[in-house]
Amino acid sequence: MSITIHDVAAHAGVSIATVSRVLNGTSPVSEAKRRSVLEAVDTLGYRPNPAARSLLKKRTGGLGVLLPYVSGEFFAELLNGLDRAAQNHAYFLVVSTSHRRPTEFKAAMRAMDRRVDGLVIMAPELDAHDAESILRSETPVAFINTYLDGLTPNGCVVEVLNFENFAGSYALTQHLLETGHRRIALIRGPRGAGDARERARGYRTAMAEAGLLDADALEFEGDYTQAAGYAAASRILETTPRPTAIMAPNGYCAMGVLSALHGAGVDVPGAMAVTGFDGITSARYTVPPLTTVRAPMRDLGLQAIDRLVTILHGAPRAQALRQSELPVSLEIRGSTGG
Amino acid sequence: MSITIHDVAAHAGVSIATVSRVLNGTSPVSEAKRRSVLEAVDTLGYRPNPAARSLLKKRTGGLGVLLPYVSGEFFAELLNGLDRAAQNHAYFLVVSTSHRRPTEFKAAMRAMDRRVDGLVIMAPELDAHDAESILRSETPVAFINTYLDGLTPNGCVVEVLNFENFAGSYALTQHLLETGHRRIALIRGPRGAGDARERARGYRTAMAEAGLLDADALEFEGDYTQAAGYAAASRILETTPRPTAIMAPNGYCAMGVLSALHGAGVDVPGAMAVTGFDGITSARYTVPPLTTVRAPMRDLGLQAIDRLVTILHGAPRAQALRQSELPVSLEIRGSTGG
DNA sequence: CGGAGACTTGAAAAGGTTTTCAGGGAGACT
DNA sequence: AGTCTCCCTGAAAACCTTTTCAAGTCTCCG
Repeated sequence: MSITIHDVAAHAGVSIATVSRVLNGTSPVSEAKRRSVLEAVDTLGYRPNPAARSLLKKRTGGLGVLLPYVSGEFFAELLNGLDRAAQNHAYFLVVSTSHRRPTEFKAAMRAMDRRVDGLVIMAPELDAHDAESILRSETPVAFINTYLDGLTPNGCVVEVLNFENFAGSYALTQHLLETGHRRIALIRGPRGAGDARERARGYRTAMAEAGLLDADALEFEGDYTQAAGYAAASRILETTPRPTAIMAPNGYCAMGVLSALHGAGVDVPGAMAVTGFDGITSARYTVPPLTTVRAPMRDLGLQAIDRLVTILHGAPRAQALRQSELPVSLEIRGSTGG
Repeated sequence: MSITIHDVAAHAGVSIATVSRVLNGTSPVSEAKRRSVLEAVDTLGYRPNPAARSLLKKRTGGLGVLLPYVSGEFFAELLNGLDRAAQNHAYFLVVSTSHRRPTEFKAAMRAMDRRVDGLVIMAPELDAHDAESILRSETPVAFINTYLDGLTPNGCVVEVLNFENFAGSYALTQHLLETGHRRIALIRGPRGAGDARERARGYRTAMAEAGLLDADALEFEGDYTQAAGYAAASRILETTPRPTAIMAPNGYCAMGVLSALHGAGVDVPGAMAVTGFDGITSARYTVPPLTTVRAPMRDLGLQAIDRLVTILHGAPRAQALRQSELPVSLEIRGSTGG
């Protein structure tokens, strides 16, 4: 049985209303009572019961995070940003992963219902239609790394935040073209993932503009894992004429590529250039160091939370849907001859 | 204003008590009422209010996770295990990071107080004394990756779970000795971290047993980052006589070492063998692939949650403190000539 | 046919807080 | 001195559920 507000009130010789007022600063209290309440709180070690509080105020002080999965540095860095921002605003974070399909999302959102005041959702494989079928509650939601083209603003989704995936990939392809490459292979990200689709589009656009129309033949299946990079690189090496550059959809995949090339005795960047996308720390330490687009994963988390908190603190919400793209930058290193 | 149990009761023509009984299966209800309650719940889309529920039952359905920081694959994999186990048992996860010092832990625990039913804490830099000063509540706590020698069982700490850090490091050193190395350099982990201390101890013990007593001179400062590995490797290369092997305290640090050696044109494993510790996936894809101790990070999370849930489901708790070490295994790859 | 038990059911209390409402006291102004 | 305000304070309601307690119905047995 823990200390309640009644114990504090009794100890301080005041009513529970006064204790509440002192603790929340919600209306003025005489200095004398104020002091004796604070003293009682201190002596007794009183802590308000969060359940009782949120039952009444209909706010929990928590923010939910829904992720498709968690792996590697990308997510670690993202969580870093999320956690930092949440702590700054005195919110706690409820994290749930392993959600890729709409039904799984629905279940997770039911579980979070009224346990959190807002939601950050990363769902690269979700589209606008799925999203609308899921979003029924009035909890504000910030989507990150999710493409929801054609979403009808419904006052619930308050932010859709992505990296400049198209622009980054376009710039990366340009870089390879400028260094003289013509046969540039692309390893695609997971099917259905919007970010991967945008990255592929950047590649295709740059290739087309350079008059290299056989791009299709140079695209290979893959995903965001090292194993996929390894496998794709092995297939690419068997292609004739052999490409002179490989663009991986992210950093981990690029590591798999580098590993396969090393195993096959192919010199990087001499015989094959390699690029990544995301800018995980490890990219600086591969052999050779990886040319990559750097995407600010931490900022992604920070901004999503900040936006959510702004809304929760009462910012107008009706026409509040905002779509933004976080700027990325090119980091040229040894894997493309830098 | 959302749907309450009263709305359901009214719609179904029963009392709220009956609704509660149907939903919780807590006592028998006639089939007719049962059906009409379920139908009402369905039509109205009723969801019990978690705050009201936990106010009464004094259980929240949540588990807290306190981490010193989040970075890289180690933590991603750990979170994977934690989340998976939590979902299995229908608990949600409240995650908080950036806690290294006792005061920060105390603050985080206050924030979690009565918001979760149990706590998983990873605090490699905490000792038994700190821990005892922090643990005041009756919430059960499972420590992972934390060394609390001499902790007096207080019914609150129910598990202390570590890897076989000593044994793993000992085996790794043995492996290098057996491959003919004599001048083996160790990069130490962060000062004050228990796991790093154990790994260093494993190294020293193996070296001493091999009659190589000048070990001290071959230990170098470091931590768990790639940058530290890079820096330490650079210093090691200037040592005369130059060591022929470098043991890094974990995988990321080893990546930094490999990168530095590559930059300096030192052949691995020809001129220098390199080892890691933890078995992140990336270790398979470094150039060359890394010999390492594989530690089951995912299992660490799984077991901590499982244990907590067992206690919460009513397992006896008084003398429940359990100290365990998760077995590790040696994975020999190219970086030591495998 | 009467009574005892077994089942079902509803009313009401409890859980810990915030907030409204009304009352009481003190100070200020006429 | 009387009255009007304003400030401070406490009682009580409200938030939404679970659970206890007691009562009611029904069945079955003697």
